Amino acid sequence: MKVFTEERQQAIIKQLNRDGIVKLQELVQTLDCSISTVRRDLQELEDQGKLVRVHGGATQITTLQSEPGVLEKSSKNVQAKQKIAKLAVQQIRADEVIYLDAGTSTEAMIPFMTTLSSVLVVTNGVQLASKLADINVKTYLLGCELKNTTKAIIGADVVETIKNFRFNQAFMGVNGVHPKYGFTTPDPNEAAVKRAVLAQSELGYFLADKSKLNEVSFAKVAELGAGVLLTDEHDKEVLQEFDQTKRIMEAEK
Amino acid sequence: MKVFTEERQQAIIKQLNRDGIVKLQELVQTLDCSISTVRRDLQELEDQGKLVRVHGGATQITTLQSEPGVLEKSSKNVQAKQKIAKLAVQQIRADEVIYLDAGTSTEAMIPFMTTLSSVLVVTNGVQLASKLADINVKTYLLGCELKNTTKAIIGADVVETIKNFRFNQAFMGVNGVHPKYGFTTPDPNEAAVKRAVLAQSELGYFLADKSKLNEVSFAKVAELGAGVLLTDEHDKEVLQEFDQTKRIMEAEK
DNA sequence: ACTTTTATGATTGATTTTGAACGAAATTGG
DNA sequence: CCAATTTCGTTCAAAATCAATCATAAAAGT
Repeated sequence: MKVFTEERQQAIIKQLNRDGIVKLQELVQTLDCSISTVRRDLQELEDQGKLVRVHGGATQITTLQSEPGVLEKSSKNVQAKQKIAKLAVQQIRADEVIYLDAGTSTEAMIPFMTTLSSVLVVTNGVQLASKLADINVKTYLLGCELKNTTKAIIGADVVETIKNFRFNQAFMGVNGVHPKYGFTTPDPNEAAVKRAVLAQSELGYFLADKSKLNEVSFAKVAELGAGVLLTDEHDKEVLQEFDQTKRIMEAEK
Repeated sequence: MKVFTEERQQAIIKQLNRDGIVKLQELVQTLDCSISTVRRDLQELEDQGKLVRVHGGATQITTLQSEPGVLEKSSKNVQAKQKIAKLAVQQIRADEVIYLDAGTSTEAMIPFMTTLSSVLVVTNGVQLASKLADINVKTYLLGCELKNTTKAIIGADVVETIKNFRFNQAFMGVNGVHPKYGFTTPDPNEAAVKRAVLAQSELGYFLADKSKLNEVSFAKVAELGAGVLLTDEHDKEVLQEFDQTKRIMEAEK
C-alpha cells in the first residue's frame, strides 16, 4: 500500500493527536515506508512547528510554561527576560485593562506587578492566572478548551470570547521578529489568539529577547508595525527600518 | 514492550500525581527498563523541577497551595474524602459530560479518573483543570473572574456561561447538609454557580463528609431533594427523612 | 525524447540512549 | 556504634537512533 507525502504526514499528525506521542518504528510499519522517509516527514513537520521531534519519534508541541521552558534556558536568557519584563510592566498605568498572553516572557512580568493598583488582567494562561491571583491582582481567565498536554487555552472558541473584550494594552511573547516576515510563533492556533487580542487592544507589545530578532517562526502574528517591540538589545542594522518608526524599546543593560 | 524517554517520564509524572510518591523498584517493573534508566529519568525530572528525589524514589514537589490543604486536615478526614471521591467517580459512565466544581472534595476525585474514556469534564477550578489536563482527560475550563484566595472561577458572568452547557452529571462539594436548610456553602457567589450548574444537569451529586452533616452554612444552594448526597457515614437520625428518598449514597468503610 | 526535479530507500559514521558494573554514600537493625 | 544491606552516582561498552550522503526511480518540465 503506497501513500503520498501529504497523506503520510496527515496520518502522522492524526496519530500524534490521538496518542500524544508517535514512535519512529511504529510509523515505519503503519505507513509502510522506509525509516528515512519517516525521518524526513518528521523533520518537515517539525520545521512547520506541528510537532517536536524526540529521540525515537516525536511528541505534540508543548507551547508554553512547562517547567523545562523556565529551567532549560541559560541564566543569561533569564536575565534578559526579566529586564524586558520589568520594562513591560513600567508601561502599565492605573485603571487599565491589560491582556497578558500565556508564555514565559509574559510570566516573568508577574513578580514586578505587585504594586499595580486597580488594574484588571485578562489572560489565557492557567499558570499565569494562578500566580496573578496569588499577588492579589484582579484577574480574568479566558475560558475555553484546555489543550491536553500544554495547559494553554487556545482554539477557535477563545478567539470569539476575546471579541467581547476591549484591552488598553496587550503583552505577548513571540518567537520570531523579522523585518520582512513580522512577528511569528510556532503554533498557528496561538498566532490566531494573539491576532485576535491585538485587534481588541489599543496598543500591543511584543516581548522578545535578542535571540529572537531577525528570526522567523512558522505562523505569522502581525507585521512589525502592528505593535511595539520590547527587547533587551537590538541589532541596529537588522531592524533599522523598524527602529525609525520609534516602535521599539530597549531594556536597560 | 519498548517505550522511550518522553513516554516513560510522562508515565512517572502521572503515577506521581496519582500516588504522591513513586518507588524506584516499582518504576523499574512498571516501565520495564533498568534501574539506571529510571534513575536518569528521575534526575532529569528533578532538574526540571517536576519532582523531588528521595532515597528509594521520588515525591511530588511541595507547592504552596497543595501543602496546607493536605496537611491541615487530619488524615482521617482525608481518607473519608478519598472514599467519597472514589464513590463519586464510580457514578461516571463513558461518553458523559461532567461538571466538576472547584474544591478539595471534587479535587480528590481526579486521581480515580485516570481510566475514564471519552468523558468531557467542565470545571471552574483552575487547579482541577490543570491536574485533569495532566492525566489526559478532556477538559473545559470555564472562564471568568478569578477569586483571589481560592483560584475558583465565580461571579455573575460564569452563571451566564454555564447556561450554554448541558451536563449529564455534576459533582459539587458543600459545607453544610441539613434536613431543613438543605445544601449550603459560605460564599453566595459560589452558591449561585452551583445552582446554575444544577439547573443544567441531568443529575447533581453533593459531596460531603460526616462532619458536614446536620451543619448549616451561609448561602443556600438547593433543597436536599435537588441532588444525591455522597457521604462516608451518615447519621440515620438526622437525615432520616432524606434517607427515605433513597437519594443518599454511602462510601464503603 | 531528453533533461531536470523530486521522492524514496539504502549506507555509513556520528550521536544518543541504555544497561551493567563497581565503589561510595545512605539506611536499617542490632 | 558498627556491620549488613540497600541505594546512589559514575564510568564504560553495547545497542539504538540520528544526520548526511549517494543512488535509483518516478514525475515534471522542456
